[in-house]
Amino acid sequence: MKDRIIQAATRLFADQGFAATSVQAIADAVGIRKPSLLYHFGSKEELRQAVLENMLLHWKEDLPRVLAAAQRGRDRLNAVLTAMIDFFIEEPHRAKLLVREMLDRPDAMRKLFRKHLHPWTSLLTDYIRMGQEAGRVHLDLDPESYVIQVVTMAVGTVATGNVTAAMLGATWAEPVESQIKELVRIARCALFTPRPT
Amino acid sequence: MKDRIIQAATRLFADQGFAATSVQAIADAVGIRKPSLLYHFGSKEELRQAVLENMLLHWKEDLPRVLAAAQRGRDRLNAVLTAMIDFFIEEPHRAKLLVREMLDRPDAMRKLFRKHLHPWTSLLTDYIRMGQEAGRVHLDLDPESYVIQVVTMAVGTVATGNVTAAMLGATWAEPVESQIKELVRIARCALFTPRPT
DNA sequence: CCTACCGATCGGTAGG
DNA sequence: CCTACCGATCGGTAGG
Repeated sequence: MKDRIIQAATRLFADQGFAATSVQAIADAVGIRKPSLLYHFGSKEELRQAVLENMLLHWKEDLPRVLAAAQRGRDRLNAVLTAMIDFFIEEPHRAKLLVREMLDRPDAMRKLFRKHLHPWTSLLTDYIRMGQEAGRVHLDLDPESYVIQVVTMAVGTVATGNVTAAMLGATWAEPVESQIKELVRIARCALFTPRPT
Repeated sequence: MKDRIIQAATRLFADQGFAATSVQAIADAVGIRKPSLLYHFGSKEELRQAVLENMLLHWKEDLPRVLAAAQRGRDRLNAVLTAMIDFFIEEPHRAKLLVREMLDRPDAMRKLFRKHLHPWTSLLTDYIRMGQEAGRVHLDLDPESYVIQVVTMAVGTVATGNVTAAMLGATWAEPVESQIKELVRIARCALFTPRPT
């Protein structure tokens, strides 16, 4: 039951935001009464915390798979990128929720990131630095900032992709694919030095 | 007075979100009573609309300046990019508010983008296509998606930059500058073909 | 997991 | 621009 509540809350928090979602609405979505929900979680804030921890849990489960995606040089980037994007695409609520939480509680999220994500991004930046020494990666690239920018692009594309697409005059909702293809091209192009011919 | 209300509301909507901001809180920030505020705007929703239109107004005023920033080839990108980023940096509320609105009301924002922004982005994509014909810009680049991705990076960096910085283990709040520098490098690197030596 | 109920706050109106 | 006030909904508790 706790799981069903968390899933319903995740969806509603992601779509409408925390403040705009009433405990009543979550209870309705689950099919129980409001006090029953509050028996499981005590307070709305406690539920928010549970939703967030649940997301981070999936994250820590999937991250190793993402980072171990490929083995060699240039292919590894493609694998890591597509795995990361797939992670958000298959459950777009995650990207929306993440962005909302970063806007609503920047301090709390900062601490959370430093604790749970820093170890993993370090792996990436170390790997990029190795590429720089080997001459495969641009020397004027700042590994930390590069990783942040690529993640920002990926999360932003999934969270607000359907909307930004309208800047180009698109009427429908799914030109996100071409955006992702271009995102991968940009990330690759900005990382690797031109291949020697 | 209407202006003061709009400014207070902009700040609060950006920081806390629309649903989490009470009309009372806005009235307090302005220094008037709640019914006085509602005399000027009629409803909270009406105020939201006014805040949004006010932002788009500044946008349309500044966009020409941004796009006319530079004249020649490779320098133009730098000028446009930094102008756009400065536009958000000098008033970070704008970036936050924009992202929040895209999450809260994707359909409304889609229409709004298509109406007000599409003409301007068309200028950029046309210019990029010219660069492709001249051989200065990568041929496998998709102009529309490229522009979206760069804007996504810029807005995302300003709106959530202080938070993402923590992914790298940063403790303080202002390594955003290095992120922007890297963003410009990425955008430039992914756009132009390597210079002939 | 439910029914019944609480004080506080919400957006908004009446009337001047 | 104010005071006074409205019904509805909010998150949460008592008690079983």
